[in-house]
Amino acid sequence: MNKVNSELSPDKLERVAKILKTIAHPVKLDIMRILEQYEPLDVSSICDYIGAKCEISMMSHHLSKMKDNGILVSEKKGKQVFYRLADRKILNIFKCMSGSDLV
Amino acid sequence: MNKVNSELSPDKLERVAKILKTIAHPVKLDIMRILEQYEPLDVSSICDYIGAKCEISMMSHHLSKMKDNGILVSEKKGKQVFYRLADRKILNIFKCMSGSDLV
DNA sequence: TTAATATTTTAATATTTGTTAAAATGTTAT
DNA sequence: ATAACATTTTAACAAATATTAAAATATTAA
Repeated sequence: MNKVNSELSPDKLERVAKILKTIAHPVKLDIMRILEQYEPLDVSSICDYIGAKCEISMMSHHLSKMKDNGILVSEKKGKQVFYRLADRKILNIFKCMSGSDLV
Repeated sequence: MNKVNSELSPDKLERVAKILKTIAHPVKLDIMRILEQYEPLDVSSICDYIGAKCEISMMSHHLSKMKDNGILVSEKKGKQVFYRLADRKILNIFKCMSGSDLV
């Protein structure tokens, strides 16, 4: 009587919550939409796209958190590290959110 | 050259981030899936559905945060307060997340 | 090998969020 | 008016996250 939907077991809820928590930040969302268009990109380029309010160290923090939580993957090439989306299906969240009246 | 997608202006990103931040919590996601099925529900009933780990005061905190951020609306009837989803389209987020390989 | 570049790591601090318990408010019934 | 019930508010604290700056690492070039 409590099992409403098999897609939503307690640990699936935990995982969804963790992913949402990871991306629920304007800069992190912006990183995603930039990678959507231009991936793969190195850290400095992402910073350039983000513009003004970007410190490279802060960007590195954002990227590594997103990587740790499986949103991004990275590959080192020479002295640069290129990031891309681990699974572009996550981008559906933008259409999903824009579709709701709340945004 | 920075305007990638008109759906994603800086303040839209802010709003999306705020909504995601509001629901990025396992209990809050659970509240949503319970309301999806049984709305409108009063606070105690939501607590009952959530089960074990539910303090009514904690639940009230969750609900009022979700209400403040536009996810829920409420209506008082007698001594109870009934909550429901402000916009059921937000529920798409579950399909959206289940669809990604990350969950 | 030294310098320059790109990125990460660490550490310190500020801010936000989550949680708990107790007190307060508002409503209905006696 | 008092008691019982449902919910909210407040306050206090713990835990998590965000931000900044400086130091450390790794790679390439001179």
